[in-house]
Amino acid sequence: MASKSNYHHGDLRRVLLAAAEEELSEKGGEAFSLRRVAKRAGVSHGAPAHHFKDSRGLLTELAAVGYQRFIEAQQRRQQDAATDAESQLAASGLGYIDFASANPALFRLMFSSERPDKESPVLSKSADAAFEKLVNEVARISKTDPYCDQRAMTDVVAAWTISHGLADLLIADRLSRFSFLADMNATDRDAIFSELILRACTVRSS
Amino acid sequence: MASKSNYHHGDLRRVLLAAAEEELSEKGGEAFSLRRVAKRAGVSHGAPAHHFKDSRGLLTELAAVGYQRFIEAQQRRQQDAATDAESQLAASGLGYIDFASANPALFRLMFSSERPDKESPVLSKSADAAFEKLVNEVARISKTDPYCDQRAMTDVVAAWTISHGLADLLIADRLSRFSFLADMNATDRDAIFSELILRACTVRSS
DNA sequence: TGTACATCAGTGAACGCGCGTTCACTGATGTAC
DNA sequence: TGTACATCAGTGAACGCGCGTTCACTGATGTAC
Repeated sequence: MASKSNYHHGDLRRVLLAAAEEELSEKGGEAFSLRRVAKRAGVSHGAPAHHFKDSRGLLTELAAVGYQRFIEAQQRRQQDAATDAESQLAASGLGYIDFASANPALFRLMFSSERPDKESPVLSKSADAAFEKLVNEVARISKTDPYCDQRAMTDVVAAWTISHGLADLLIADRLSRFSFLADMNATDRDAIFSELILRACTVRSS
Repeated sequence: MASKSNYHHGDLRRVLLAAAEEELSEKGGEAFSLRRVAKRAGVSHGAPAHHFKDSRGLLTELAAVGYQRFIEAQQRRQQDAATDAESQLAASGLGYIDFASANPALFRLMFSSERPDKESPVLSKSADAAFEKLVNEVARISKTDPYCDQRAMTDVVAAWTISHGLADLLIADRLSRFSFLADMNATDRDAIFSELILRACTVRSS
């Protein structure tokens, strides 16, 4: 938007990422084309080459941005939650689910796709940050360093697994089978999901 | 193999499904082409049209076959397990994970892809059978009909979620972060996974 | 402030490729008598 | 058992399409003096 012309509008990199995300949402992750992204961004199909090496490069960057927004979604839930360690962990899980529901195709790109380059430093750093956040939340409950406490680290696996499983089944529309869940209001559903996340966690009672 | 000629070999439908599965395994679910499947099956690219309406039809059928093998993987684990209701549920979860590990691309086709036609009776029946199996296993523990017992049905959600989350994170190579798990032998790892699955289940203590 | 020049970031034509689908065809198989 | 014929299930050429990538180009912007 810096200028009306598409020449040097200064923002194309960001615009392409946004367009790629829209493409992903609309067409699903299985059909994705750089040419359509360029078209959506209002630019010729050769233009992206000036900003990304290839379509894999663009998707890798998009996945990395995704992890940042993923963390933000968790923080948003945590701000609204009680401050005790368990409520915070549960809120983080709800944020995990929020993010997946709101951005299913991006979530799939981040967790189930082989398209992004997982060796890329920018992507692996973003993903690591999300993981470390989870470890810290469990550590607040266990009052140990999970890296030195297998029981706590098992709870990290458990909490991650439950959040991830709920998120993935939800966006695959598998939970709509459960009419008692589907008919619930959001608050009650959140309460059930929080309970499931905390069930998985045993360190609190140690 | 009924005859050396490719004409009327009588088995092409099955051969195409097998070839499609191999393609999926090797190339991943994101790049899939009917022409390559035909080539792999040793047949001209026009031949599949005599057996499947289109590539979506083939993948739908493959997903349906997948659910049958998915159930078999669970039964295999259950045969080796103790016969009490809880051990059987845990074994079923381990079978879920076995299947995903052994057939990651097929698992993704079944649970995370939009390519198969979920309205298809053959697919939805197969998927329903897998679901009913899980409901029955929880019912054996709760000694209630989960369709009339929300607490039991919540445990169905929980057990499914944990099994699915573990399976999906495992094939996304996310669990290799956990060195204590990655360094374990299979038996110990199974014990941890079983514990996680049963943690999710509360009806047994009611 | 004005001018010359370098660099940046677009354009759009061109390339070769693999895709799904269609279709006239034909060889193999099955059936009627 | 033999023959005529129908049907089945392949073949392979042809179609139009969208893809990623390359490249000579050019207009816009930034810099030196």
